[in-house]
Amino acid sequence: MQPDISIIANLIGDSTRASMLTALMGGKALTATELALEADITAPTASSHLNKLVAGQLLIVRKQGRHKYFQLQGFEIAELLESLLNISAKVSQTKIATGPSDPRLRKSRVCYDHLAGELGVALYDALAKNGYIINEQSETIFTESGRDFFTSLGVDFDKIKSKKRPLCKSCLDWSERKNHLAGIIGQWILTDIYQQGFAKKDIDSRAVLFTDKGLKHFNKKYELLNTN
Amino acid sequence: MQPDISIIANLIGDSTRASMLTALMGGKALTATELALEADITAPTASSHLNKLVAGQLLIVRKQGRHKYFQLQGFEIAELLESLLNISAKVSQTKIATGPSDPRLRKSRVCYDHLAGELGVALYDALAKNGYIINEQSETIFTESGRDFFTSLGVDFDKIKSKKRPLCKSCLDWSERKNHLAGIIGQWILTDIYQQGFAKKDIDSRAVLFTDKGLKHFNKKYELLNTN
DNA sequence: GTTATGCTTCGATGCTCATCGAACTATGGA
DNA sequence: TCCATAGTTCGATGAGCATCGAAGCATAAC
Repeated sequence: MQPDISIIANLIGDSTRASMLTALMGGKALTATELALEADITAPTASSHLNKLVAGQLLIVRKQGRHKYFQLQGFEIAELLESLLNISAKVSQTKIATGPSDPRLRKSRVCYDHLAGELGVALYDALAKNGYIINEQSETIFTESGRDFFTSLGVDFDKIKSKKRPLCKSCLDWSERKNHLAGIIGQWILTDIYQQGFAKKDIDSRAVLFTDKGLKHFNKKYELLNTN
Repeated sequence: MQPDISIIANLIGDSTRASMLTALMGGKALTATELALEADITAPTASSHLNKLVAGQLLIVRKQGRHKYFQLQGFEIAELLESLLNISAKVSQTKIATGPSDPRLRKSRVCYDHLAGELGVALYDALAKNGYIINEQSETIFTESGRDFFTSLGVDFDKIKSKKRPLCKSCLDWSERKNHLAGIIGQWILTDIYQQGFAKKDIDSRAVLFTDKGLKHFNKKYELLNTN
């Protein structure tokens, strides 16, 4: 027998649960009440939904004191949601103008565990321009010089090698309709951005708030040409 | 605003519609009655579901005489369904033994527009062994010698180049849990298999029925080593 | 201890939607 | 022309499920 895709699709197919999942695309673990607020429902309803999502292995949960932190089960789920976001954006594109209304979201936001938005696209283009990655028809390839470049930044490729996740993956951006960088390297860059203090996480949105100074450093580090 | 993923997910989330969509993963266009039989429902119910799927842009429809032929809207939808199949297989894997019960499906079947199953996996491995493709952590890269090889088989890369779809893409197989080859080249190979008469489409399943002679030719053409 | 907060369980309510039978339209063949 | 087949429309039925209030449990703060 074929696997039954309707079970998982049905879990995502409820608008309340969908908004919870989309909120968790920010990559941060959120508590039950936060998710209830996000989805605009009461606590009992949220509890019921979250139970189903955990049972369906879309979320994992971590108990901490009297709080329960929920997050996406892994990058496969995040990728699934991403492709759903893209297809949904394409479908509804006839009606609504493209992109998020919040200008901060448009500029730079988190896409599960990597950088998206205008800045994410600019980063991707810069890496491609410098020959670190090659964009082969929506497939993204990592070059030797890219390997050298990221090694010089401190990436340990031997450590990474064992993981199942792709090193480097293009991820189509539903606001920009251009590629940005996902995969392990994409994740590494975002982590680095926070560690270096280039930007801070916004408390209740997916926005990535760069400081002026941090943005300059970021542009220099990844050799972005047109600074803005 | 974010795109609402619940609409599309909800369309897939009904078990009846899901079985229709999975049936259409065979790549063939099917009529309304065929799909009704597949999903084990009456004609009116099928009509209602198919309308919704077309309205949601998951399917496209072509009218031919008194028949209506339905097929998946495009490869993006097929890829979405594929990742749903894989995640679903992983989730239910704890309970059920892996893979399809029909041994013919297990051997070689269609996955939208390319070859899957044991033979699909063997093909992928052979191409990798001969250096035509490189499997870089679940990312698949096309090499120069692979380009030469497929050019010698008659693939016109200049023609292909314009298309948005990736040339070459690994697609995780829910029955084998190994990679097989998707993308434009994957599609080309399957088309070639039929055109050369190596195999025939099964009427009412996703099985690809190789003739003995066709299988030998296939093995030789793509340099599969262990013939079986 | 007492009070506040986070989350869950239970039961009741109400809405959405899949389903089918019956009647209808459209196309093709005899 | 008449019949068979493919698909649709309509209305009725019924089941599943999201939702919430109220009450209950668990943890933390005081």
